[in-house]
Parts: sequence; structure tokens; C-alpha cells
Amino acid sequence: MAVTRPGGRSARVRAEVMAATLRALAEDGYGGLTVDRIADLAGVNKTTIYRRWTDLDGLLTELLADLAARAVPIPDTGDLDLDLHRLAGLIGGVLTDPSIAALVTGLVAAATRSPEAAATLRGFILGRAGAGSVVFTRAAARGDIPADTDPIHAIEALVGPYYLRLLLTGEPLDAALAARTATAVATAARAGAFRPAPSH
Amino acid sequence: MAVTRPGGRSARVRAEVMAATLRALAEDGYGGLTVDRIADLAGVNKTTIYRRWTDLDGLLTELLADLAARAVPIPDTGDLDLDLHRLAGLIGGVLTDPSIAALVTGLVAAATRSPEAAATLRGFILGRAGAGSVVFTRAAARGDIPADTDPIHAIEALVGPYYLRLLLTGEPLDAALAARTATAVATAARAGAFRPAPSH
Amino acid sequence: MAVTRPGGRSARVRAEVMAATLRALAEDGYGGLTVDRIADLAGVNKTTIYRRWTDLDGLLTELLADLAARAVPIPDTGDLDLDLHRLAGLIGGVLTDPSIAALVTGLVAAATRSPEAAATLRGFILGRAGAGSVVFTRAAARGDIPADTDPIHAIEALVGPYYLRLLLTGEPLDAALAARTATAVATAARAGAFRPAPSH
Amino acid sequence: MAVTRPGGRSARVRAEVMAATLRALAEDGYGGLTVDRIADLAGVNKTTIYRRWTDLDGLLTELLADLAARAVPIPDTGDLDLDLHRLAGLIGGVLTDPSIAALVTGLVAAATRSPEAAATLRGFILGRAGAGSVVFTRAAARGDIPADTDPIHAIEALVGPYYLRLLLTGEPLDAALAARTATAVATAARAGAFRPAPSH
DNA sequence: GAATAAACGAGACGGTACGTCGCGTCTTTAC
DNA sequence: GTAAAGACGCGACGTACCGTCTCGTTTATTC
Repeated sequence: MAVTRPGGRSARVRAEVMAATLRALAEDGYGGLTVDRIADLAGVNKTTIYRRWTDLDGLLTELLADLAARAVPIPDTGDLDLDLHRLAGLIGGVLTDPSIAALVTGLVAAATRSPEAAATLRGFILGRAGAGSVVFTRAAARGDIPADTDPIHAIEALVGPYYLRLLLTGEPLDAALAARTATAVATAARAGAFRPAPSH
Repeated sequence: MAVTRPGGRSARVRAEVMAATLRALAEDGYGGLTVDRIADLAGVNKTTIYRRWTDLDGLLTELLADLAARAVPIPDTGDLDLDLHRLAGLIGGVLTDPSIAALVTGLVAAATRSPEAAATLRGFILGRAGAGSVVFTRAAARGDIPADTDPIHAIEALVGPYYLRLLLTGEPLDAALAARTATAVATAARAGAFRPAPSH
Repeated sequence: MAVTRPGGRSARVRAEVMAATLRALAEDGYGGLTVDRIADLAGVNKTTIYRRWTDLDGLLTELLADLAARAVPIPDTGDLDLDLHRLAGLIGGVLTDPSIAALVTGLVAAATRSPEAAATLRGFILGRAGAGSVVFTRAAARGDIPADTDPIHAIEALVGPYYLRLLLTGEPLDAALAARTATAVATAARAGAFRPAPSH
Repeated sequence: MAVTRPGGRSARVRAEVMAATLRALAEDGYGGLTVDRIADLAGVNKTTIYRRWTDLDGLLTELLADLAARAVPIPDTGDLDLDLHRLAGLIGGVLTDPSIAALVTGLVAAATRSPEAAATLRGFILGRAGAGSVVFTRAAARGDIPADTDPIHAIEALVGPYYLRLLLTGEPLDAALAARTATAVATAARAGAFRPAPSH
């Protein structure tokens, strides 16, 4: 994706800016995030940042896109309960990183103004959801849950409480949450709650 | 909190400003929200707004507090599944209102900078959760779910997916979501997934 | 011309900015003139300057317009030679002021970009020329020079060498220049060199 | 001054850059003059320009120096009036060229910042004045004007009105100006107005 | 005719100043 | 006595152009 050689000055600058942005996010959060400050932290001039990214939102967008490209190991223990428990723990671990927490929060704000940011955010979440949803696909293949379980819907139920706490209530993303949510989703999945035509 | 009589000029101005803010939020979203614009829409001078609220965030905070004060009818049909289904529908209805959607999104951003905004947001969500959680309390009283079910945790599972979609993926808060989520939570609750000491 | 009351804050700010500009011009000349520096010297914020003047050029333009409004005493001794000598001395005195020298130089540069600046500059010079030209009108009335002498043309001959030195050669605008130029112009005027139809 | 042979690439590039600068000056004037634009017009990279000239002002300085090196035919008709008339016409012709007009104007601005530019400008004007002043030397040799006439002073009187119009009032440098100024200066010179010790 | 030094092309970068936007404060006037 | 009107301080934004730097490529000279 990089138009310049990986070892060149451009690549180095790009990496430094993105690292500095993460650092700034971790320290001050999304509010208090400033292009000048990022430039300072990166040891780079402000104009350089504007030459490469249209916007602060653009920078955050690319940062998240970078994050999205990173592969996450999806648990595969042969047991849905255990898989979900571990998956929930992974999610909690990632979102506990202050940089990432601030980055996600920032993109929620950025999505208010920029469709690109909104698209990236959506893409990130859905991409992760898609990756994680294989635990349901596998469980269905094993016959642990109904074959017509919608894995994306099921993942929403697992992830929803995490973002609720991260973005709104500020409560901890701890092991208790992981345990409870994993159990709830596994139970519901087994009972067929995530089949396309819900029983009512 | 209001120091003036409800019918006076002050009260009228206050109402007009808050209405104008909601209108501006609905039209332009949180980005593109401007104090001058609100003042224009309200037919009021900017100074007047600052006399009454410390901040733009303060205004939003109070707006949300107002919203929180509005009573919501908590369903009480005697059936947990039905109660949850209706409750989910209510939540979806409220968050579908563009003003409220923008307001919540905006406060997520504001919470980045202002602890007051964060506290208000947290209070709003937890307040609503507390109100809604009585459906679990009643179900427990009826013996439909374990007596030691944590109602707040259960509500989190119901509400989480809604905010996930509102803030992150942008997918619709429709009837299908209500049905699925209600069923899942009811199932999990009956199975004891929201008891304090999760089975493991 | 001021739209605000003379004693108000606006008027005070305006005066301080213009004084600061003159000071900055005197110290650093037109090169090295900066809006930020003017703002600092004036104890005023940069935005305030931009609110009131479109441009640095605009500020200089108004400064010169102010200068143009100031009346200059035109000598009237009854003797053309003496009048011109004194007039030349006055011109030299004004243009020796470093602020004014820098201001004129700056407007020459500004006129490159801004038609307004060009018009103001032209207006200033022609206005001054018009005022000074009465010495020729009076001399003509006395019969000292031909009745059809063009006073503006004659003034150009007096003033030209001053701006030549000010803007181009940097040589001093001293008494010797005054004496020589006054004598030359007076001589030429008496000989009818500034009559519309030149003898050839 | 050129370190390379006249036919080489360097010489070609140098010529193209200087021509492009003149073209850019003629089109946009001194304001709106950009190194990038010159480079584009010259079909040359910006770096090349900076390799050869320290500065934009430096380029202009050299451009004017080039101009100054060009010989101008000084009229020598045996008649002071006629010589001056023709000389004035030549001056008017040169300064009417938009490139040269913009160049001179630009250097007035550049002289504000750069002493080199100021020196070049001064050198150019004084050089030209020196060359032109021979008409007075010759006239003095013929006995047409006093032997102790200061030729430089006399030339100032001739040239002054031209730059006054060029830089300040913008009025035309036409034949009428030439006629009038030539006559005036000739008259004054014959009357001894440009002798070192002015009569007073 | 290859080797080698000099100049050029391309493009990112540091830096200064610019001019703008929106927030929140303050003063002055009017109702 | 409260609100309108509007200027102001302030911080950050995003831009323009300057002059510098690096790296590869071309050109011209030299052996």
C-alpha cells in the first residue's frame, strides 16, 4: 500500500507520526489531541502531517485501518463456552489499551463529521466480528448450536456490552464481564436465539 | 435547579435554546454544532446561552439530563419475554430519533474532554438501565428467573447491541434486532447466566 | 469614518494597532513586518487585526490614508524660489521619518498585489501634489511664471528626485537636494517648461 | 562570473531560468512570483534554481545586473535639448516593458529585506545615471551649460519623474512627459541650477 | 569507449507566516 | 435588571511558499 520504499524517509516519518498519535491518544485521550502535539511528539513538522493526511480524522482512520489489518488469533478449543470466554477476554484486553480505547472513541466522534471515518469504523468492527464469528460456525458444524444460527448476530451480543462500557458507562472490561457475557451468549446460541426467524 | 419561575422569560428562553439545540443536532449532527448557530435558531443572543450554561458540553449535558428525567413506561405484562421484547422496541424507538442519536454520539465525544459530560452520560445510561431492570426483578419475584440474577448485568446484555449499532456499525435498530436480543437475553436469564458467580 | 464611537474600545484598539504598525515599520522596515509582531506590539490579538482589516496591505493602506488626511502647511512667502525651497524641505522632512519611509516602500510592494493599495498610494501622492501645487498657482497669479503652467507637472519635477532617492538609490534627502531641486524647478517654471504645449 | 563554458547545459539552464523569470514577472508582477512557478516555466527543477542562486531576491538581483550590463546608446546630437529628449524617450521605453517595470518594483520590495538587493538596485540606477550623464559632460564641453554642472544631479532631475510615475502614481511614461522633463532639465542646466554650490 | 565527476530531476521535509474558525469573555447599549 | 449586539482574547486549524535535503538519473568530460 505504501507508495514509497519501506526503508525510506517517508516510511520512517509515517511510522513515527502514527506511533506519536497513539502515544498522544494514550496520554490525553481524543479530546486534547492536537496536530501540533502529534507533530512535536513525532519530531516532525506539522505541515508534513498535512501533506500526508487530509485531516486529523484521516490520520485516525488510517490508524484504525492499520489496526484492522493486524490478525487476531481466534480461539478454537472445540468448546463453544470456552471459545467465547477466551474471545471475550481478548476483546477486553484489546479495548483496555488506552490508545485503542481513545482511538475508538475518537473515531466515533470523527464519524460524526467524516463518512470515511464512519466507513472505516464500521469496517473495523464488522471485520473483527466476521473473524470472531467463526467460533459459532465451528460450533454449528459440531452440532453444538443450531445449524442456521446467524454468527454475526451472535457476535453482536457478545461485543455489545464491551462497547457499551467502553463508550458510555466507563465500567471496567474485566474478567467478570467476560465470564458473564460468554455464558449468556453461549446459552442463548444453544437455545437457538440467533436463528434468523426468532421464535415469538 | 431552575432558579426562575417556569412561566417567566428565563424559562421561555431556556426552552427555546434547548429545542434549538435538538433541532441543530438533528440537522447537522454533533459535528457542525455551533453555539452561534444554536443562538440563531433559538432567536437568542449567544451571550444569553453562556449566562445560563457554562459550556456547550454543559448544554448537551443538561439536555441529556432532561431526557433522563422523562419517565419511560416500563412494560409489565407478567411475561419476561414479552417485557423484554417491548422494552427493546422502546429503546430502539428512542435511539432512532436523530436528535437523540446525535446527542448521545456528541456526548461520547464530549466525555473525552469533560468529566461532567462523562458523568452525565454514565448517569443517563445507568439510570435508564436501573429503570428497565425492574423487568428482571419482577421476573425473579415471579420465579421465572433465578432470584440472584443481577438485573443490571442482564440489561447490559439487552442494551449493548443497540449502542454497538448506533455508535459503531450504523446498522438499523429494527424489530429484528429487538426480537433477537430479547429472546437471547430472556433465554440466558432463565439459564442463570446473569447470576453473580458465573458457572464455570 | 469610524463606525464606532471615538472613545470606545474599538477606537482604542484601532489606534493602538496603527501606532504599533508604525513602530514596527520604523524598527524593521517593510520586510520583517508581521501581523503577529504588530499584534504583539499593540497588545492585541492577531485575530482582532484580521477582523478589522482584510490584510496587512489593507492596514498599510489605511495607515497611508490616515497620513494623507493630515494637513500640511503649504509655504506662501510671495516668492516662488523660497516657497519651493521650503516645500522641498518639508517633503524631505516627512520622507526622512523611518516609519513613513518604510510605509511608502511597503505600499509600493503592496501595490504589486492589491489594486486598493495602488489606488491609495496614487491618491496619497496626487493629493499631496495637488496641495503643494498651489505654490505654482500663486506664482502664476503673481505673474512670476507663465499663466498656463501646469502645476501638477511642475510638482512632479520637484518631488521626483525625492522618491528616486528614497526608493532606489538610498541617497540622503538633505538640504542640498532641496536647494538644487527647488532652484531647478523654479528656473524651469519661469522659462515656461511646464506649459501644456512644450516648445520644440 | 560563470564557472561553466557558455555553450554547456549550465549556461542553457541559466538562460532559461532568467527568461522564465522575466516572463513570470510580466504576467503576474512581483506579487505572485513563485520559485515553483519559475521552475515550471523554465522547464527546470526548483532545486536547480537554488543550486545556482541563493535566493529569489538573488535571482532578481542578477537579472537586474544582467540588464545593467546591456549597453544603452547614449544620444549625442550636439544639442542638449535634443539629447535629453531622446534620452528621456529611451528611459520611458525601457521602463514601459512590463517585465522591467515589475522587476524594478520587485527589487524595491526586495531591498526592504536584502541589502544585496538594495545594493544592486542602487548600482543599477547609479550606473545608468552615470552613463546618461555624459550628455551633460558633453554639453559642458561645448559650453552650452556651466562647466561645473554636476551631471549626476542633473540626471536625477530627468529620471526622478519617471520613477515617480512608475512606482507611485502609475501615470503613463509617454512622449509628453519626455518633452516636458527634457525641456525643464535643459533649461535648469543652462541656468546653472545643477552647479555644486547653489545660489541662495 | 568506458570511467567518473558534475549537474539535474523528483519529491519529501523543516520552518515561518498566513488567514480562518469557533469558543467563551467582556463591554456597551437598549428595552 | 436582563438581554441584545458585537468586539475581543485565545487556541487550533489548514495552507502557501520558502529554502534544504536525499537519492537516483542524466550528461559531459577525461583517461
